[in-house]
Amino acid sequence: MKLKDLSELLHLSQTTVSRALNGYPEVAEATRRRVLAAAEAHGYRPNMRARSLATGRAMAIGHVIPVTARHEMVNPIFADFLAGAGEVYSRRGYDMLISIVPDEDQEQAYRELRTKGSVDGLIVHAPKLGDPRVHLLTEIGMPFVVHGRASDAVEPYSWVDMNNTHAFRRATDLLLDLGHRRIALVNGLENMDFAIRRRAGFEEAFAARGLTPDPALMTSEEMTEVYGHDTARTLLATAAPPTAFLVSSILPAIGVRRAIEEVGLRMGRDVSVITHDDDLSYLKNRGDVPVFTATRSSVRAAGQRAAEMLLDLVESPGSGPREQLLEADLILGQSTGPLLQSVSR
Amino acid sequence: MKLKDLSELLHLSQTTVSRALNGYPEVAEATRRRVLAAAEAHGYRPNMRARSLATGRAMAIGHVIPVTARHEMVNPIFADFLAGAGEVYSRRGYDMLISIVPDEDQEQAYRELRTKGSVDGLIVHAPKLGDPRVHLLTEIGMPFVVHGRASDAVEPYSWVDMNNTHAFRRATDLLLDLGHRRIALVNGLENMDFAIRRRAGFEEAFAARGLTPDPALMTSEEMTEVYGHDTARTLLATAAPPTAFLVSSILPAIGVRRAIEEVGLRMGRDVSVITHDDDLSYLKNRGDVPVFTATRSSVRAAGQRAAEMLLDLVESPGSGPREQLLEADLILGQSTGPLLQSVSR
DNA sequence: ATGAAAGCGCTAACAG
DNA sequence: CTGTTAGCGCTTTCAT
Repeated sequence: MKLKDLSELLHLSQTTVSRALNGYPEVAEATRRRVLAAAEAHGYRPNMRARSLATGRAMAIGHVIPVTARHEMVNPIFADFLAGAGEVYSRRGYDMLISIVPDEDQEQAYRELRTKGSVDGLIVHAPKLGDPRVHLLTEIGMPFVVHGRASDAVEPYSWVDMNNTHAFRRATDLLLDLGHRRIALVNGLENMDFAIRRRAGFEEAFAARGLTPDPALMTSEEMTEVYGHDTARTLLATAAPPTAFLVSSILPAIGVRRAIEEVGLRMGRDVSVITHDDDLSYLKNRGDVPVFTATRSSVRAAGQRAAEMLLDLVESPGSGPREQLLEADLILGQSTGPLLQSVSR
Repeated sequence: MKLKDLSELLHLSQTTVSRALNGYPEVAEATRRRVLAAAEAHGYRPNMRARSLATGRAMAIGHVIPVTARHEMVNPIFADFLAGAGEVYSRRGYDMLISIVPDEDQEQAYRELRTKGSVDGLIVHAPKLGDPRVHLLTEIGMPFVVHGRASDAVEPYSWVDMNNTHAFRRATDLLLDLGHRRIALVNGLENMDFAIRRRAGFEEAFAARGLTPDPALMTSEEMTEVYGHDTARTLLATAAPPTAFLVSSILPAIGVRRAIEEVGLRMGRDVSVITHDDDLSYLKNRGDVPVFTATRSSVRAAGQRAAEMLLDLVESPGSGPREQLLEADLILGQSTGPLLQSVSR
């Protein structure tokens, strides 16, 4: 069922039917009702690529997900962000296009999306120090919103970010309050913007008490399970092992916990682990086990906000860049169980 | 830079330029070289929407990801599958379209994708018992490959699946070999095809030794962290708690481990946990810690295979349905550390 | 308030 | 081998 069929059926021109369907004001109400009814009855759906060709708008937003050559893995956090964004897109009639691209082919991928006309805008994931993408996209005039911040970009740009510094400041404060001093920071790669901010929060908490974290306990790698595992094994085998781990994401946290189990330490009693990007919201109203987390649902909310911001940008190209800093949904507290043990030194 | 510009520049017709670019044989080699050079020089990219409209092919594959209304969460395993599939798509020039859809709106979503002409084919995720999608898609003539199996479908269809029964048979055997008898199965919802097969493998292992698993220890829910946590808390508080947990996926496994920590049991010594859909491949060549896992990279491979199968289907519509059963990359064995403890009863 | 006609950028018969 | 001519299904001037 295409427009032509529908118009012939109704003894109207394609023009009128199109106008009726798209809510143009110059159509008689009676006509509109007839058209809408017929469209509904025959299950008419406009062909998106024809419409796109005619209007010049793709009605699609692109997400370029970098996958690192070394690990061929995707951070599961992306899934939450995409879920949030996807919800907004479908509500507003947009499609979501995902390109899984090897890290080194990124620039190429962006240029292609532009000229192929497949998308109206882009979400930029995982900004790095010296990231060329903000400049590139500004140059080719593609609307975009950065998930995170590209701190050293020269031109203004739109972004949505979690307050990573604050979250890690608070998490570290929690551990320091419990008496921990040898705290391991298992962080992401420090050419990534978020990792730099997380470390800043960590150091800030120490500095506020006139302390300095041991550099040997601050590690930085791609956030895989193996990284968490090997880091924890190594650190726990040293003469002065950490009494607590602050882990940047859920995958390395699994590895850290596994390592602790392997060496026979008791979780919580001998060593404590708290994790960002986990989701413990279910523990919130239990009373017995308040712990630390920045929930994965926060990431979902960020996806929603970023998508809304981008669609606004796409639909009203005049507006300047916008920024939004979101506080993670943190749950902080002392466990009555052995999950977070205080330490006396 | 569009085709017309390019053709005028070269004093050729659009047709010839188009043919040269698309590798049609009837173009003179010299002409082709000229065209290719000019296209390269001016950074010409065909507009995909125009091409699609002309050819009737979208050059895009759709993935409909169900998100359950109750938990608003996306199984992180999807990320791995999508990464595998996405790699194949980009290699073969296809885009990947993701629709995040509330469970109940699925049928609608599929019909829309069809009539909107946004995709050439679909991957069907998370098939259930009595799943209407196989029938629906067959009826509307949309090529598709099921990730998993829709066991009770009447018409033939293409699928790629992991051998879930076998994986769980082997995992259960491992635990039974270690002397465990009270093994908790923390499984997915049993209206999901994969969960049914996993349970079958579990029961098969018991049956092969003339044993019967305790029904009270077999649980079935949506695979969230909270589910794993609460289930483990409940089971561990009973008069006859399990000595081991066999967990269907990584999220509930985190919850199970957390619960074990909370009640003060020692992981591996008091109770053992093994997890499907985790990725311990990094432990494979360590010698010291052979354990159990079905790696997440297996899921990635499944994504690749499904994508390849679907593209073949799309590009040669004649061929009948194909099927592929993949063995998970299992790592099984007794830990020398306390990860998997044997039990004497 | 409605319609005719001209594209959007590309591919695909059909000629030559 | 190359060019001419129609479309693909929809939107959008411009008339009426």
